[in-house]
Amino acid sequence: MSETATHSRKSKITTQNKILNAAETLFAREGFEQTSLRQITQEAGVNLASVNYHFGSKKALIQAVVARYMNVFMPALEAQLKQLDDKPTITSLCVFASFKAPLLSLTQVHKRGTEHFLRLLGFAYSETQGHLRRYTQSAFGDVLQHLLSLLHRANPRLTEQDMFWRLHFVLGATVFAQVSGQALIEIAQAEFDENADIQTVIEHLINFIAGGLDSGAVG
Amino acid sequence: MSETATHSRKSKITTQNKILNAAETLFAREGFEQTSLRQITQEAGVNLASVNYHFGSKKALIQAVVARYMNVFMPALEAQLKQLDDKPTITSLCVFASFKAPLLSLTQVHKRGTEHFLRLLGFAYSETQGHLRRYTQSAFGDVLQHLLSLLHRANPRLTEQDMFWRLHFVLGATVFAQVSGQALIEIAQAEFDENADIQTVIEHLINFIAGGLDSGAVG
DNA sequence: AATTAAATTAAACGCATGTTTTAAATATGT
DNA sequence: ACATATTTAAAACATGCGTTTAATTTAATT
Repeated sequence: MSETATHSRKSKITTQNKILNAAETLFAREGFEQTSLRQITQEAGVNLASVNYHFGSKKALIQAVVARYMNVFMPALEAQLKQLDDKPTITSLCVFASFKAPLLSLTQVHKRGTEHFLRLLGFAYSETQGHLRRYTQSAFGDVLQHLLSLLHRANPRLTEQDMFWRLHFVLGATVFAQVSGQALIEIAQAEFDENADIQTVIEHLINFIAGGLDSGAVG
Repeated sequence: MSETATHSRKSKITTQNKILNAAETLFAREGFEQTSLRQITQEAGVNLASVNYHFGSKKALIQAVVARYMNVFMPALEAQLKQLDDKPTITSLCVFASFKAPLLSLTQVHKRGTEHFLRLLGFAYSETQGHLRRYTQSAFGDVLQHLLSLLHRANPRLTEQDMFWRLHFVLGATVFAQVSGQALIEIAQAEFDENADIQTVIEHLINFIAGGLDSGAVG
């Protein structure tokens, strides 16, 4: 009988993983600062002190939770972006569309991985988790640079200034959509679209940001 | 000699106003939850207990700070929107452009009123200050309804669903732009635009969100 | 001027947080 | 099997928070 009979091959149910899983769920639901170590350890069924024993600090735990997703998402995104390099012409829409597959692949980390990752990202920006920004930049800066250059190829008429501002607006809309996303999905379900889910949000968001990015320059 | 010789007519330097001013500056810089009453009272040069004495609670203080701006901004916006009612055709861009004057008029509240107001708004949404959302909806819901109907006039081809999602993305981009705004302005100044300021952000933002709102519908 | 009300002050309260400590239990390696 | 790390456990620690209390000072009223 293989070892996978009782539990999946990777991610044994060690104390560390119990903490990571509980922390991820709570962080994604409530945010980093709003979630206490006591909530996490209670949810995980482990002792309070074990967080500091295994991870050193709450900040390091946050980083470990985010890293688990980044390590899956970023290589997947890079693979998608590479396919665009050879295309003769590209649009903003198809650049952003290359986020879809990597985002949906995150279900391999967690059943609700896509939603969790985006919300974690949202909280990382809306709360001031500067250490996360630094970590992402240093670990995956090359992928982000690749993304930037593709967007510039897609919109060569935009000035450097326009591109700078719009990229950050894109980030803002994305982040906000996810932090407020669940609430919006529930409203949408009740009001006009009972099938609304996280993918619905992604579809609408990609159209919105592509349109915003391609909008006329500031006159 | 008039009473305005030594100090302006309204807003005498009472303890309450000292608290309001200090709180506004700190809230706008750090956010609501990140700012403690001890910081505020120290900055204002008043006793810690005077916040609870004059305002009742921190939550009530937050509301008072935001209300001081809402009471200026919302009527100014309503006046702008009214002018669009008679126009035969309107665009998303001109709807959003009607935010400019009301936003810039906020300098009458504080020298950096525009920036403060937008950042306060940003924190109100990115932190979970539900009571602020409720207050705004109940006090100025009619203005927001007016805005919504104008946007629908500008984009009748958009479905109710498209409009729902995009309006929230607009809000997200706006909020984020302001919360991260000062950092972005400083980067822009150093990198490529030494004259970048809050108005630069607003100009770019309005173009972006108008473009995003007018983008092709989800197919 | 005396009395009453309002405002300010300093101190403490109750609570929740992240972290550290000390000791017991468990697993590991020889 | 024993000795040695490694891991868990309960409790306390230090800090910061919003709020409250009780006493004092200032202002207003009669």
